[in-house]
Amino acid sequence: MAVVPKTLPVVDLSAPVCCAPLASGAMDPGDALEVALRLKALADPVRVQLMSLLLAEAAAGVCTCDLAPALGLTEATVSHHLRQLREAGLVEGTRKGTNVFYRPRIEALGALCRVIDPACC
Amino acid sequence: MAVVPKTLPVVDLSAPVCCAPLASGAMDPGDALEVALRLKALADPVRVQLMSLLLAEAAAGVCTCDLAPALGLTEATVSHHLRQLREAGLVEGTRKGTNVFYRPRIEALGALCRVIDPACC
DNA sequence: GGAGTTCTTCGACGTACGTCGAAGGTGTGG
DNA sequence: CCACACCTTCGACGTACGTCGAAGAACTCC
Repeated sequence: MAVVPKTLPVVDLSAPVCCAPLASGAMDPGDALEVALRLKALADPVRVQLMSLLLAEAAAGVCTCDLAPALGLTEATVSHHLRQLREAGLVEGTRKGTNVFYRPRIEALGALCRVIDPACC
Repeated sequence: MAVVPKTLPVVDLSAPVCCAPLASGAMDPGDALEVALRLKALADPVRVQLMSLLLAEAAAGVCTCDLAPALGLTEATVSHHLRQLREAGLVEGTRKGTNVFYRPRIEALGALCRVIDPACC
């Protein structure tokens, strides 16, 4: 029997998370994975700062070249973090000429929050 | 010049997180670290399931030996995850005889949620 | 088309994480 | 004190992650 290396499953996270809140009883493993993957996308100091910067300019959007110096990191690193956030559905980027403007996806962040919140609902 | 290995700073997370919400503008790196560390504690499918199980029995508490079979993991692994949650202040355990009963710290979870929520406040 | 800017991808490096079996507490009851 | 149950710690294993420099893509303007 072939021994497959145990790697993380790939899951589509483009839509806001949608499942019963944590506090409403035992959560099934699939939902737990969905929640955990989105949390993991946010569970990094750089990405938390990124989200706060993007939320502050939610209307205009911010480009990589402005974010990199604000965080003291290379553009390659910032691009990597933005990708994590984008794949988790927490952020979206739109091209305008040579620039890509990133904006937070507020519904997605709100949905994640509602699942976690022990008071909400 | 000595090259110090770059390791993660150790931070006390026993009290519920307390800082301005993400959406209120650029967050400073220290606060971002505090938030990220707490999120990281929750950013694992097993720990999300653990929290949901504990929230379902918040009054009574649940012991490691009941959690391990419910998750299909060894007690060593569950103990490890509970430790992560405890160090993040999201859970607390009290000994009763040979058992340790774990309970969620609802205020801590709520505080984390309020920092993340783009709608809250 | 060519030079220049912005952004992403690739490869490599060190560190951190999840899991287990085995060993080490901690407490209960004969 | 000894046997037993529960829980945690330790050591080891493979995988995942954050960071960078360098190379590649996408686009603009001359």
